[in-house]
Amino acid sequence: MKNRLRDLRTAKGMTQEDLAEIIGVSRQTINAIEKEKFDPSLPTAFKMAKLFEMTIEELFQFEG
Amino acid sequence: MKNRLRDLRTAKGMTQEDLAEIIGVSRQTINAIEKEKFDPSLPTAFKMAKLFEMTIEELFQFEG
DNA sequence: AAAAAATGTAAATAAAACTTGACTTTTGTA
DNA sequence: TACAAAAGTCAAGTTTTATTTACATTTTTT
Repeated sequence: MKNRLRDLRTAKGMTQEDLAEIIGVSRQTINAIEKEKFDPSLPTAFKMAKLFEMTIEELFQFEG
Repeated sequence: MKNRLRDLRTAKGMTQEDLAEIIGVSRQTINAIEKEKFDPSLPTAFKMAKLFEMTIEELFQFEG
C-alpha cells in the first residue's frame, strides 16, 4: 500500500507531530505510515482523507 | 461506521459465502461487517470497494 | 559548534480483525 | 410439511497489525 501522506503533510507546512495530534495518534504512527511500514486502520484512513480533502483511494494506492 | 454491503451483495445475487470467497475472508467476517460489528481492515475495504465499483467512502460511511 | 527540532526505528503492547465451530433461525422450495 | 440453503449468533481462541514507548539519529536553526 502506497500513500501520498508525506507530500501532502509537508505541503501544508505541518510536522509529523502536528498531524499526529490532529488525527489523534502518536507521532511515531504517522512516521510509520509515511514510511509505509503498515497501513492505518479504516477510521484513521478516513480522518486523514478528510483532512486532506480527498478520497481514501486518492490518498492510498492499494496494489493487489 | 455504516455500510451498504448487504444491499450491494444481494443486488448482485451473491450469498455471504460467495462474497467471502471472493474477498478472501470467512463467511462470518462478511456477516459481522454487514451487521456492523466491526470495521474491515483497509486492504479488505479496498477489495470490497473495487468489487462493487465504488469508492470506499461510498461503501462505508464514517461518522466521527 | 551547540541546541533544538524533526525524523527514524526497534521492541513491546494493545487492540481488533479474523477464524473455527457449533448451534439457532429464517427463507425458499419441492 | 419437510428439507435444504442461507443467514444470524455467539463464545472463544488465534493471529495479525495498528499503535505506543523509548531511544537513536538526522536535520535545522541560531
